Amino acid sequence: MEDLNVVTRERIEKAVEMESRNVALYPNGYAVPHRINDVVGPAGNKTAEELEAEQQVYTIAGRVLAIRSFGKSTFMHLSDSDRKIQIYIQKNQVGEESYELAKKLDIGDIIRVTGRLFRTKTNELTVQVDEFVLLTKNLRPLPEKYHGLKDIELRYRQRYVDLIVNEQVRETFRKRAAIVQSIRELLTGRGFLEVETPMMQPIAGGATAKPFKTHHNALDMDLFLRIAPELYLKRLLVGGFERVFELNRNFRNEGVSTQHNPEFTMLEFYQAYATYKDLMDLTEEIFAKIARDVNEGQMRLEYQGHVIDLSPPWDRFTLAESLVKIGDVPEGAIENFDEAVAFARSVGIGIEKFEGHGKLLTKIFDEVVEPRLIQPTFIYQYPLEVSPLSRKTEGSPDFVDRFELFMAAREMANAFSELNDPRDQRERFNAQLEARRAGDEEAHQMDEDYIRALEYGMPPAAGEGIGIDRLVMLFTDSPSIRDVILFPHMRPEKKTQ
RNA sequence: GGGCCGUUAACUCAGUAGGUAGAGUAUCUGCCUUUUAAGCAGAGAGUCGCGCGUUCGAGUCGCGCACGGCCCA
Repeated sequence: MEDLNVVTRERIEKAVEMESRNVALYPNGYAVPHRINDVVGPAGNKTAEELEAEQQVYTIAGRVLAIRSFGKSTFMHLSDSDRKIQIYIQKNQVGEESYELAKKLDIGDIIRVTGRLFRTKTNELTVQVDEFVLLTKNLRPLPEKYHGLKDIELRYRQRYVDLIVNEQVRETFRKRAAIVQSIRELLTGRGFLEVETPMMQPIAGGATAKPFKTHHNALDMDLFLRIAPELYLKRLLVGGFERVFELNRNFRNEGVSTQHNPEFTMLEFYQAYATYKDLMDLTEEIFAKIARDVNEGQMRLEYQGHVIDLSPPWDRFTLAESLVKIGDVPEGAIENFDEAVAFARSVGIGIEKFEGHGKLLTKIFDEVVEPRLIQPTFIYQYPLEVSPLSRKTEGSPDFVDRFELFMAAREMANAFSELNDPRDQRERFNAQLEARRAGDEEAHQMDEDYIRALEYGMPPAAGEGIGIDRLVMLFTDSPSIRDVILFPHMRPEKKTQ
């Protein structure tokens, strides 16, 4: 109504006129027995003569993406979710009345056609249409056929249009689905049980992040959208499920960037009687399986100009080793807080009052090591201070049995041997409360029920989280997380369309 | 939150020292029965993101705002 676009107005007028001639614009119930794949697959290599001899009749449906019209015949390209095919409508084949309707078809209409296959002069496989029916009338013009839809804002806001015209985008999201399926296959094949735990939680725990807050009216209570499922999954270990995983959304109330969306998809899995070292091996296997399933079996992939080789085994460094060897941090800074502060200042890192030596080391790592980790690399033995849920490293009371996986200069996974001593866990929570009082808004909160669960006994276990969006970015060579999220978060348009 | 950049027809983009807006695609009309960025001839289509200011005059200059992108925190 408010749309002044001439083309849209003309299409609406045309649609009304078609209706007045008893052409249904949005009919229902027309069966479509064949996919375009069913047509192209078997006919792939057949010659014009063989097709002529067969006279096989197909009925397919799809969206009209291109029209090349002559006086008494018309070529179109028809596209369904898999692929496209050329169709050819001739006046003396479909009849005069039908051909008049064919001339009124627009790019963007969805039609069903029935016909036989032939090859054109240029040998293109084409459906010779015997009859066709309009299934859905298009009222808004599609973007230009040559340049497509480029405007990033429009592509995200109107992803449906992006998907219609940009084949590459469809491919990205097919790959995303294949990656998720690949992970499910591997984990369920190894006895992991897929579970669903609360997305709305009274205490947002299991990670270091600011949560979204919401309110339940009937119960009159505030709730938080989860920042991680971790503490619930570990309650399930207590309950006796020894291998569990969850593949679902987390929500973090932080800035958006090419690597952060307020809601994002996380895989978390927990395995009883395993350690974080076991999970390093499992992580390599997960990536290898994904590569087999979605990367044509290749262990090498190209991401934003870098060739990344996923072939195991991957490099493994302790955090301290990586700081010294890769980040050129003086060894003294590892042992001595003051030297660490001095080094941090020299590279422009600020430090908050509530941050200790361990936290500072991870900030230095983020600054000087992470950008250099292009090839898959495990960094392990993290400071206790930044790991309130991890088991302490035996013999090193300030460190924990935890690793993060990096590649393409970003964090891809985070895993640790789980802290299952309820007494230690309570102390860790108390230390976090201390940090919170000192001003750390992201410090973990006390979760009494979680400690109670640990008191019933959680088997020794290891758990890991893998960010699915970043994983998909890697395998689809996408520069922005919004390229792998169908409907990324946007501010509202000022005028509603 | 800060810095830089962008916003012109439905789409992709031009716009020259500030002088009343253009192309291609798409659309409409005519011709055309093997085209494929079909072709030929003609036509219509724009609050130049929004507002205020400078100016005789603003798509163009200044300020503010909105939305988006990239970088930084």
